[in-house]
Amino acid sequence: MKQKIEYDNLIPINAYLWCPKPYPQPLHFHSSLEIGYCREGRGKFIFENKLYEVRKGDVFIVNNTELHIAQSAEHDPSRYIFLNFDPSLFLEEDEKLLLPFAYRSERFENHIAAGTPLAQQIGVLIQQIYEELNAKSEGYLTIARCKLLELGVTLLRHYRSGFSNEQWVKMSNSQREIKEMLLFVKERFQEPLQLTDVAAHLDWSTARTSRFFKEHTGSSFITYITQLRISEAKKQLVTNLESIADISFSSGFQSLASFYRAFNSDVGMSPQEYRKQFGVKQLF
DNA sequence: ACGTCTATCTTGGAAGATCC
DNA sequence: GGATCTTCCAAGATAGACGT
Repeated sequence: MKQKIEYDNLIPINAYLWCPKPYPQPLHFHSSLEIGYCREGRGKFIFENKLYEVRKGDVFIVNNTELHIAQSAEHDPSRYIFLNFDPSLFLEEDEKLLLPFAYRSERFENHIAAGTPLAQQIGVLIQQIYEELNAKSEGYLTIARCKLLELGVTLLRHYRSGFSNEQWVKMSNSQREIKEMLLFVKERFQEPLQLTDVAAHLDWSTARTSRFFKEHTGSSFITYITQLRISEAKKQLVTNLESIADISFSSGFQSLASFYRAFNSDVGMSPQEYRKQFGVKQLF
């Protein structure tokens, strides 16, 4: 089951406390990356084909493709701080920060054991990000973003130590291709962009591009670009008074039928209702 | 890891209904 | 009466199975 993540902050990052249920729940995944820090209690962390016993101080890394769920022990419930954030936060800073989350790497690790210096370091950073995002003092988003990047670098340095220079160069190149692909899409989503255009840009076959896209973003090309277009349309609906048809086309949709279909299925209401609820007139 | 093939899914245009 | 929204369907795009 794919879970939809809404971010509570102006940058795409959430930090929240979570106490998993003491009985089995369905596995889920989401397009955000996730890091969970167990502050107390015991339990299990379940992935598709892996199961970890959890104790206080454990850290779990979850990428945007893997099905997972946490479960508490019956008489000693586990309590976590979870961070959810959009991969773009790392991608825009340094694409290599995403490597420790790359599932296809043979060194991908879900679990960082309690008591290790790495788990302790990450635990402190997660706690600080959580406190910043909750206190909302002046400049809290900047601090939260910086601490998240620090967390990313900490993971990256640990991860880097396990590779030869040759392996590392190869992986870094692959990461650069992902960045190039996503930036190409981000710059052109308001045009009638198709998968074949991205493939032509990279000089790849469409099948290869399609696979690569899904593998690295967790979404298909069409889902990814539709999300960008809907976000753009939402932004325009609440900030200007252009007709819905104009907004649809300037967001990158090629027909009104596609726009209404996509908007309704993603947002759960019509564009007009959305504008009524969150639009400019409501703000003044 | 990558290309080819193809079943399935999605889109865009048209027509029409509904809303304001 | 214009703007918004839905439905239908042919055409085109995409994802995944399969082969190398």
